[in-house]
Amino acid sequence: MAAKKQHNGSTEAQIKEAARRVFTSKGFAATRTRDIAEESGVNLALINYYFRSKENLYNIIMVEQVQLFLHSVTGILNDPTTTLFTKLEIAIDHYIDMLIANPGLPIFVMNEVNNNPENLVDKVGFGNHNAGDLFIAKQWLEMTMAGEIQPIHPLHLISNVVAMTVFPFIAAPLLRNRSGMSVKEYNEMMLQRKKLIPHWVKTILTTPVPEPNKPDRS
Amino acid sequence: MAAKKQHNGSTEAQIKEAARRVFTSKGFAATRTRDIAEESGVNLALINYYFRSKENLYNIIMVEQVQLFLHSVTGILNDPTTTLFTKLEIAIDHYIDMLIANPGLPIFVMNEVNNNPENLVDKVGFGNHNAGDLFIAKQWLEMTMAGEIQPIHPLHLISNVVAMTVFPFIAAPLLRNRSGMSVKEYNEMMLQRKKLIPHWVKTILTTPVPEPNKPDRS
DNA sequence: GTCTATAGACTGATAGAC
DNA sequence: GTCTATCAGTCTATAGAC
Repeated sequence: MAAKKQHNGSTEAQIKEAARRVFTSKGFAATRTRDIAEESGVNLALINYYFRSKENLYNIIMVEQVQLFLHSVTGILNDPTTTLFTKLEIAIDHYIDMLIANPGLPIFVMNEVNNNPENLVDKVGFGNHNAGDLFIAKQWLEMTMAGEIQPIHPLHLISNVVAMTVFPFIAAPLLRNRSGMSVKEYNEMMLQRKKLIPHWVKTILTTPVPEPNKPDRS
Repeated sequence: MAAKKQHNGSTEAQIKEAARRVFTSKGFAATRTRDIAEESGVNLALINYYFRSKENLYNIIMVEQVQLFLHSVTGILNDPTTTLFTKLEIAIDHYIDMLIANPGLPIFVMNEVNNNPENLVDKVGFGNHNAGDLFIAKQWLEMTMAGEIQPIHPLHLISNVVAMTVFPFIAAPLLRNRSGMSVKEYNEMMLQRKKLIPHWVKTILTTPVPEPNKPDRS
């Protein structure tokens, strides 16, 4: 209370939290160590004292942020106790809450994924396939065989689900500008999507896909 | 032919094209004027001779790229001679071709939109509304009144269309890694989406939305 | 128009006092 | 652990020769 400046947590934690904010909003190259020093309220030299280098600090932040983003995505697929549609509803519900709390996360992760795709495997440990993938593939196949869902490539579904959930946060400044909404109004629309996206996905999966070169006469 | 180096077009055009490639793949901060000099094969000093400053060159590239991205989006809405569904089909078809030719465009534009949203209005001249918006709003309202489409907020539809079309290009490294596809195979899936996205959108728009707090018994 | 050389400013990192 | 002072390297931009 009587200290020069009031902070939460240790100096190291303050730097890390400030670095997360600055790195995720400006990226590695546009961020100066002086920005992080100012944002955290600590002396410039302490950043190197605690984290050795700007690059090292960035990698720590980056791995944590990418994992936060991806674990929720793979979490969509990993629970073996629920049906495909149920795990979709639960996952999207939690995911939209997480995105409202971290609106800058998707664009940061997408940049990292595009600029340094090798880090996905090397630093984050995000390999080609995992147990969750195999399970969801089995579940998917069974439903397709039973005729409960349309025979489309799972990547199309995954793309659509993640796109409809995540993209409105990436393009928020564009879509909000276009519709003249406030941040609060926009977030309320995102909350509506918790119910709408699972409904749309279910609709897509259960409506017959038109044959190529045939008019759609349903 | 007998010149020291063989180039296409004028020095100025070479610099500009190289700058487009480097800026769109690395962003403003991570790009050095030396990178552009090397990429274009011209002397470092000529960049300032032709474009005065790195920032000025960036702004020229940025405005062109954002317009390339946005004109196709607003072009979805602007043709008064076609139905809603038809203009959707045509626009998505052309847009996916453009994205396959410019896969790095969406992430570049999304970064600009997130980091400098004021440039949308100040430099690109992308205002809140235009004639096309008013027309599509009228068309939308008529179809809703006639019961031809579900009464959902147009922003949900726009978000979904743009998301399903654009997001697979933003998340390409992630989704490709996950599915173990080659670039060629991935692009073929994008071409499939030319037919699939309009079909999905039509399905979404014509399937009744479940009432809140009521179980979906269709 | 094109080149070399360099000015002038900024950045990441550290030495050394406290 | 925290601070000040500063170094060494890099960057954009330009002066001036050709």
